Amino acid sequence: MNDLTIGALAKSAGVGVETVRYYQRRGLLSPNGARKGAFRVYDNDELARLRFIRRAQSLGFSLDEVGDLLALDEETDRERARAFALSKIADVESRIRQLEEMRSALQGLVTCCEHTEAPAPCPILHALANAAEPPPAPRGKAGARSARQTP
Amino acid sequence: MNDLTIGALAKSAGVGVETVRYYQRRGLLSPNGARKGAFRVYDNDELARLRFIRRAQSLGFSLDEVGDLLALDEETDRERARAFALSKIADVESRIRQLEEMRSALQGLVTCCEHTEAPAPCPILHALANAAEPPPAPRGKAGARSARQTP
DNA sequence: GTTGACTCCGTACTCGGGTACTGGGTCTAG
DNA sequence: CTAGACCCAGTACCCGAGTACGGAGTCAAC
Repeated sequence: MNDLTIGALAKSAGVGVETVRYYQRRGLLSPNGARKGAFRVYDNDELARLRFIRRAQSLGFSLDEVGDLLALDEETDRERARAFALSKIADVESRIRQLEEMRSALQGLVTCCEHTEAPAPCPILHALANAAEPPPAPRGKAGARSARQTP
Repeated sequence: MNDLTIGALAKSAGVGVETVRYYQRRGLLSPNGARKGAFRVYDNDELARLRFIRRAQSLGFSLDEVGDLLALDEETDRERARAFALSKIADVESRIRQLEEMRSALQGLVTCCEHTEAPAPCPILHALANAAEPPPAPRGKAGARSARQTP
């Protein structure tokens, strides 16, 4: 009855086999379960759990947080789940604010560039080289590598 | 005249000594320069360069990109610098959009939670467990570890 | 009865931006 | 002259979320 091998499970959830194993190592999915012969088989509950993980992740939860989320009880932990979501919203909002600051600083440089006559030295590089303020700590870990598309 | 040891340089720019060395390894700062006895000394130009790096970083450029930026010539590369800034703006904006999507999804869950009567199972966990759509690939690498504050 | 696709398990590597540690050498103030 | 603070060079390690690889076992189809 709807037994999936790890490969079929992974495919149904749109992830790679290695990812499933990785989640098992992280304790998000159980590595021990039903076996058919030598191979582990997975049921629909495990598929649902795997999908849960991916959905929560796409909402900005880290895998550690997903673990906490999975430990909550749908019946008795409403408060906690809501608090969790609210704090994640605050989190996301503060990241948005940081990015907006970056954007407007960059915008300012570009605008300034557009209002300078041709044979002058580049105002952008110039501004970067001699900014007025003491250099702020870097903020937006620029690498936000776009999500994996099950490559 | 105004010779700084690596420690003084680092302090003036608000970074750690190890960070300066790291930038040297990455080729953003030159590891060979004037020496006073056994110790390398740095001048104001190198301090300016180091500050440039941090400023560019705070605008969302990666260290690789900072390297490209440093290779531009203030006199002759205005076009390139502007194009660089514009593409970085596009980049930042797309990250903002992703985060806004996350926020509204989370917002939706919380709102739904507020409109549900007390003894029902948690609608947030429930939604996570049985969402309508196939799970999208994760987007916003949730870890946005808050920027280093020269610890 | 063999081919080819899949699974198991373990370890190691990736990326970006650093931090930490080790075992020296050197410089400077008291 | 010695203590303590600083520097040098190299290597190893951290985080988060996977990806890659290798050798061996297994399963289904032809």
